[in-house]
Amino acid sequence: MVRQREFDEEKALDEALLLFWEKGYRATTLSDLTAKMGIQRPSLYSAFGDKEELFEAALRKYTTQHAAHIRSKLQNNLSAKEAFHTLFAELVEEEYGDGPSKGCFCINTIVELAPHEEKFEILTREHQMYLSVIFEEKIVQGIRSGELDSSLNAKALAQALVVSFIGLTVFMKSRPERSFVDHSVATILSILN
Amino acid sequence: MVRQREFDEEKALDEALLLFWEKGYRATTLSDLTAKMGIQRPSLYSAFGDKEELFEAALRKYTTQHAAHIRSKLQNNLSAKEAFHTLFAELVEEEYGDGPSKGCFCINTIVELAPHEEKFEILTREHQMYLSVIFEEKIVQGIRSGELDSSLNAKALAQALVVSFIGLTVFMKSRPERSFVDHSVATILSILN
DNA sequence: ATTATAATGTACCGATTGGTAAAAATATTA
DNA sequence: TAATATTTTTACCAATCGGTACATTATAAT
Repeated sequence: MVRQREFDEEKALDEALLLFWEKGYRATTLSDLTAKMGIQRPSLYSAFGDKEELFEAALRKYTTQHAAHIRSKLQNNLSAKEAFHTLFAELVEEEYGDGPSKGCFCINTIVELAPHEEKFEILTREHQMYLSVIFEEKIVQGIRSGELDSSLNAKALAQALVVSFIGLTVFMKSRPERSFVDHSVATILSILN
Repeated sequence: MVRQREFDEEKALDEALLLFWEKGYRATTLSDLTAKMGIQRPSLYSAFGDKEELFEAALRKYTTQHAAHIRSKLQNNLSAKEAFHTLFAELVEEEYGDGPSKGCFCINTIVELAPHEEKFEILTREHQMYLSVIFEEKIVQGIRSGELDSSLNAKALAQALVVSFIGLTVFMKSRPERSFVDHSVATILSILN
């Protein structure tokens, strides 16, 4: 019955996601949001709740998409080593390529909000844990296929790679020379040997 | 000549440093600062300039002290492996011990400000570069003493360790199970073998 | 003691913050 | 077409933001 919503909620949420991703929670104002989402303030509140609920919805959408993205990058017919080399190389390429480099929304949230709001501590931790499971599966596959040494500890390796992935993502925000990053990646991935 | 300052500038700066470290730049208000520093607003402005200048002074003090701290941890008579194991173990212990865990002020700033303000991009990058030099010196020492294999690339190793150090610091903010972190550390440090 | 200079405390500024009340507009149902 | 339900628009709110003008207080040199 009655009047229907004029804007596309998913598109509006995507715009909010991009803003929060780029600027963080506190630096993004309601005026920024309504301008970018193309809606008025009361529409935002009726559709998404307050600023924090909108942020949470955006972060959940991001982590879901990000996990799917990483999963699809690893679930191909490449070997484990090739797959991780490609994954890390693309992470670096995203940062040093032409386009804008935004890093990872979830990692930004770990730093900005996780220490002060338990809700985001849990949400971000679970995302990283999920990534480590995806990593581990690929390593197990490599061990089973005989590509990787069977004496390797798949879980510990996956966890180390997740930690390094986070470190790379954060460190690249300070825009170090690319050779620094490339050397780091090569050394980190040598743990697969 | 004339009236002298009633408060201790260094102590006041230390209080500001602790606040910015804990809450970040944007989340720390002038009222927070003056309350914690025990001074009035005009005193803050005349002694430190505006909020951003105060933040920069606090960050510079932090990076100087932090670099000295890491340097002293590595410049002892431990072997390179022992030294890095101790360094990483203490990083973990700080986070999971009893006291409050605040992570690294410089890393927080990489995430919050480096992508939006070149001044902080440079300042934070140079700190990480300096840490990598300190790391490299210890690795070179290990190679020279015969402890580490002479085929190792000291610079690349140091850079990988810095990246992993950052990753650990950030990841622990989401408070994962300690076993996850311990496994990661063990695996990361295996690159020294 | 007087004067010059700087630090302090109070009180305030305009701008912006997140959030909302109320009216106008629109579409569905009866 | 009329009644109803919901969204949108406009306008606004109190609170807080970073920053400052000004009067007061304290100190050092004359």
